[in-house]
Amino acid sequence: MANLDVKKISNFFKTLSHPTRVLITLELLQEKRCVTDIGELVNLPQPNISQHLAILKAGGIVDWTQQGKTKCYFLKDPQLIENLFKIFK
Amino acid sequence: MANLDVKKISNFFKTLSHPTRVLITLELLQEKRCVTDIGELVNLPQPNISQHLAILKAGGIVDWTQQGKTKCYFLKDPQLIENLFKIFK
DNA sequence: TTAACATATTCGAATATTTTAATATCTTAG
DNA sequence: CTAAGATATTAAAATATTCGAATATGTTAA
Repeated sequence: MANLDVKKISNFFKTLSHPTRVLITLELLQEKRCVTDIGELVNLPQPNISQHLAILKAGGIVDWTQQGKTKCYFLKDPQLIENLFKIFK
Repeated sequence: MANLDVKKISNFFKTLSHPTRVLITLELLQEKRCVTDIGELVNLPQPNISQHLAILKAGGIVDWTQQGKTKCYFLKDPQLIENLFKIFK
């Protein structure tokens, strides 16, 4: 454990330090979703959701693909996220 | 995963969203340590370390015992922390 | 090309976190 | 009890985050 990158890890945690972002991440564990769908699940104004998605993207937790006129977000490493949240069960 | 407490989890992550607190947490994974020792390992002013320790305590990650005139901090759930950081290896 | 739908960006105000400096409290040896 | 070592608290300044409002950009169907 001594050789872990402390800054990288704390940034990872910071990315997930907001309830909305945890909620979105948990949703994406179920399946890939577009912004509108995420908006309905999370029930917040669209720009706010885009802001949180941008933070999750910058934190390396999600990525997206364009599908028609919608953007679909997905977890970059679902296994890691799965393992992460398993800890809290 | 659907029934996880999103607020509790995001608070947990927020507690670990600072490099100093991650570093302290990793140190405590090795062994229980008093504030002065932590100060030497982390190399920051003592009041700052006490502040971070207070945040870790409030976040439920550490606790302490009084040992003579020193306070010794330890992880409340070392197994959980161990599992958590194992994810990043 | 334009309209309409989908998503992103920008900015400012409000709020929260971090850091530093100063000081306070706690604990025990003497 | 007092002094000294160990740790905590407080306040203030600096910085970062969050949210809402307004607006901009991207995409496709027609």
